[in-house]
Amino acid sequence: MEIWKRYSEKEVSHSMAHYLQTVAQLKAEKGHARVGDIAEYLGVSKSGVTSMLRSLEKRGLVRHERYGCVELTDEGSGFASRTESSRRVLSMFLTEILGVAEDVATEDACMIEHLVSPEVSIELLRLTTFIRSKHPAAALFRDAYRTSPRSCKEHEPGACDLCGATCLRESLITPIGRAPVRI
Amino acid sequence: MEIWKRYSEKEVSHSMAHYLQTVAQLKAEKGHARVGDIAEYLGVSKSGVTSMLRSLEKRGLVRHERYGCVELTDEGSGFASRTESSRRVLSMFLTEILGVAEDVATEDACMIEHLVSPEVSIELLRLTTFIRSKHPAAALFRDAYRTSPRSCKEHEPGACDLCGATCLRESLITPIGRAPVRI
DNA sequence: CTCATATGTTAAGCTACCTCAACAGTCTTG
DNA sequence: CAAGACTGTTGAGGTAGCTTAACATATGAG
Repeated sequence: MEIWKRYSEKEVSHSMAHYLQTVAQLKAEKGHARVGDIAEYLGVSKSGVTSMLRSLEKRGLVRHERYGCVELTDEGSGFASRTESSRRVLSMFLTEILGVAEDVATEDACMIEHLVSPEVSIELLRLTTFIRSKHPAAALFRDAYRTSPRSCKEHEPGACDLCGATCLRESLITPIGRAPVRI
Repeated sequence: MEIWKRYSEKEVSHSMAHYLQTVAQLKAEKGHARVGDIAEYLGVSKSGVTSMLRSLEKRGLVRHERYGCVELTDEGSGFASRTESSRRVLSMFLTEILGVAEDVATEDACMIEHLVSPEVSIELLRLTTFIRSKHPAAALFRDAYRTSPRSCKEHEPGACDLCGATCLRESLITPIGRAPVRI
């Protein structure tokens, strides 16, 4: 199977991940999660919630009886907390290490939280923790990195072997539909 | 609008991004992209390609006449190269900095390439380039990082402020549906 | 030039996830 | 304990992306 097709075969979809997180959140906040709460929290219609709950129940991720409260199964709660942790790690990395603006970081983390492998999240946590640590090499690194070059032109010769023929950075900052911006 | 809902409002979907990249790839490889080539490359049916091309044409990303070859518009080609660059940056970061296995890195990069903001890709490129550079602080960092703790238990006290009440790492490695593994 | 083969399109149908409108069950309150 | 107000479900309908099967166009070999 082509890799890109596995997208639709992920254990949980983007929507599902957010439903599960919402149930966990509501449960923690108010002790129970009801259809109306979920609908309001996510900004979808109650009927949308009802039908999503049917899918989640079929997959064994929640329990839900007609007109009753929603409960996460162990598996559902595992997904919820894994995605939640993944989001927190991503957010932290994006804002504190990469220095990306908070709103961008929040949005990106929300988009990809359910797609990154546990291995990647774990290593990202390790990297983030280490860079922020009091280890002398980390402190030195933070100082040096703060002033490291932002454009390819400033790279030391050879550093840009990442880029190959065309500068990656240029193609990344190219506004869609226009010629690459020279920097 | 709730952030999570912007998922379906991304300029290009996962599928679209891959169609655009495929057209660019085929064009570069054999000089032209035809429906059959695209179908074979992506492992989908030709009718699927025809209908996706209709969507892409409606969005102004490709040009396609009945029974003819497919061409990218400037906008389409911008998306193709931006996603491609994003993927390369992600792959590099995941394998060379995080040290994640190649197949995991490839799959993850493929899943999220179209979802990460340009800002994030650019900063990720900068970080990757710097860590790999000959800068003394980078060399020192690489050495120190190689032996940095892999589990929360080994963190220096206070380093785990990332985690809050529960260790993020533990919830990330928890096999779905079971109790957290103690490490 | 014609016909078989290769290539491409159409049509109908499926799943996922959403909407709105109508209906049904539950709860509160007089 | 019944009326009305909430809350939840059903049903029909929409978009995106796929599938298969049937049909249409194009091409090149004799």
